[in-house]
Amino acid sequence: MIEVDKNGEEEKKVYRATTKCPECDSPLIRQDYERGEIVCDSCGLVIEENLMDQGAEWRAFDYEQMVKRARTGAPMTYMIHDKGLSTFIDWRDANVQGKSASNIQRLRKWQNRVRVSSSSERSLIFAISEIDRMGSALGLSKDVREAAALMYRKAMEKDLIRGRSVEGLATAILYAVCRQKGIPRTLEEVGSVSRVKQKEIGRTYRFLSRELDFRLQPSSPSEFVSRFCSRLNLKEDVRAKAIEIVNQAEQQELTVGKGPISIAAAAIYIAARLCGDTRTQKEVAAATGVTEVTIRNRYKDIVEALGIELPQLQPSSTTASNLTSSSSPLSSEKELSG
DNA sequence: CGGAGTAAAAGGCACTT
DNA sequence: AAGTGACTTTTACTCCG
Repeated sequence: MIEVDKNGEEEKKVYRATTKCPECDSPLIRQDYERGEIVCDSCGLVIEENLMDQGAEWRAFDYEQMVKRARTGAPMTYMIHDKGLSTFIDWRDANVQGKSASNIQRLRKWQNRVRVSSSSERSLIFAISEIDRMGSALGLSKDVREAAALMYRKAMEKDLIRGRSVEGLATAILYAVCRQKGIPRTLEEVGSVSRVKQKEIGRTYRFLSRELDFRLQPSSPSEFVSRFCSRLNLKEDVRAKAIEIVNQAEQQELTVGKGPISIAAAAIYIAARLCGDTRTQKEVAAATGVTEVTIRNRYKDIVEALGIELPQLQPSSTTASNLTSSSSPLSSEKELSG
């Protein structure tokens, strides 16, 4: 939207407040100030990027200049096995001048042979379709799937595919890309849409990270919080509180060596109780894929170290229809800061 | 039922023969 | 490449209100 100010001299862009992700319709929109992006926590779609500069750096004053200066053509995609860039040779046996040329037939033959016939190319087609299938089953945005397809190409160039299952590679790559993009999926989730067992996904992932040398530090628990919260039908305040708890736990180094998912689960459990919207350990365990015992252990650590005082549990657990917040939501703020 | 807690088994990771 | 060791998580269980 363009808004013209009183003098009519300056134009400024006004960003409409996006409330839902255009791709997956999830309300988990987050502004990532460090990266200058607005991203969807659920599918990882980058809704707005480079918030300052949207347009091209050049200007054109007439049509001729525009054609000259535009550098883009048809969009390139990694999802088509030849990136959509392959050359097709026309069926007529004629060159540009219209004269018949005998070598064109030979050219066309080779072209078609090279384009799809090598076995690696065929496995790439399969891998990309698998990445696409699993990616959409996990609700991942297109750019995540694109990045996965790109990484598969890189793996192919380094000859890492030979002798390994295409399916396993594709799954591990998808898992890796999710982590890279800061929207990690658990091994359990990825495994559930793949025909490969979790164990092999993990093993292949480690192999890839060694060979392709992407330095990924372990994902932060906060990257899981949003998805788990929505799974538990928890509201925004709980999500914010849980992330706050995670951040403080990280500062106090309570998270090193622990599984990030465990920390996220514990933080959510604590946050839900603090906000008066309690979930049982069983529910949290089911939503996060960790055990109740683990939630207990982690959450006890956190509560102790951060000096959080949890409100007592109400025995009226059966369909607590009264959502009257037991204590003011702000009171927990002080407890956390100490 | 929901939570607290425990011991032992299992699993993953960084190391070493 | 199997072994080791410190570690977290899971399994299975008991106890409490």
